[in-house]
Amino acid sequence: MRAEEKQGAVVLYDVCDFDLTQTFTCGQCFRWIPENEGYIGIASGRALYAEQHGDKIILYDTTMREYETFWRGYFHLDENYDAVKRILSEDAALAEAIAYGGGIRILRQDLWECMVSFIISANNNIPRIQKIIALLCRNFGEPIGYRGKTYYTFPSPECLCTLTRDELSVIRAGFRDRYILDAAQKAAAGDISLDTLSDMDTETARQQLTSVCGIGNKVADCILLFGLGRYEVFPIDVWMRRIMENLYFGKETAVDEIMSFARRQFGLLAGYAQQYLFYYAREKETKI
DNA sequence: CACCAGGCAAGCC
DNA sequence: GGCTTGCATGGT
Repeated sequence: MRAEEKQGAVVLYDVCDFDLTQTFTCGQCFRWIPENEGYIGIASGRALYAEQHGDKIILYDTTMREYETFWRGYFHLDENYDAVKRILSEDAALAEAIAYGGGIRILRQDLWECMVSFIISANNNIPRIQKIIALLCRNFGEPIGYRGKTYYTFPSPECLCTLTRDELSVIRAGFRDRYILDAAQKAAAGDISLDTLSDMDTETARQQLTSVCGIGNKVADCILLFGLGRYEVFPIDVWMRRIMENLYFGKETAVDEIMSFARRQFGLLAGYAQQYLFYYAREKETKI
């Protein structure tokens, strides 16, 4: 793959192992909206319109400099997904999952946005998670004019920590509102340090994360994988439990047992395996 | 009308 | 410690 700046955009040529639709709809992120031929999203306060035409991806309204310093990392383009997929495809079930979603890339998302997003995900469904996050940004984020429309940044801990549950109720998050406030207050006060979490080993970071009300082991795993780049982590939710029971166990199986199996089977690549399987499980469900 | 949704905390024993 | 229950809200 090569990148080239062209007429106010950065164009990626000979793209492989990268499909925009799969990457944006596989459930890891909640804020990329279909627009014309592509998607518009806000990541870390930057707006981007992206289109894919076969093995060419166009990132509009950006520069080579911004690509190198931000979007390249965001889309995890420094990782060799061909190698990841080759190793994981030794597992027959995973090979089939990869045949469905081989264009998924695990986005390196903003840690704070990731924390709040997965707090909201608890006992919830994906369309409503998206709605709640959109309302959160619309009500409390900063507006960004882009391509003739208004978009919103993700509100900071400092902003959210001043809100009351009543004020936050406009986002219709239900019982999760107090969890969001707890996370914002702990982040703003420095009880959890967003800056130093990335320097901690995974278990220490997990311990920090689960000290927030509303972050249990599963939500923490999602934050570790999507917000902190811990690709060995294997989040298990109801979808993952079902697909793992189907593909590997043939019967109801405890989460602990699935977890130790996944660690054994997928090792340091468990996070990638999780995303391929999660997408596969949801694709099969919705297409039958 | 039940039941479910990328779980979790709190309350039991 | 492990196990059970209630939880806001919106969609089938």
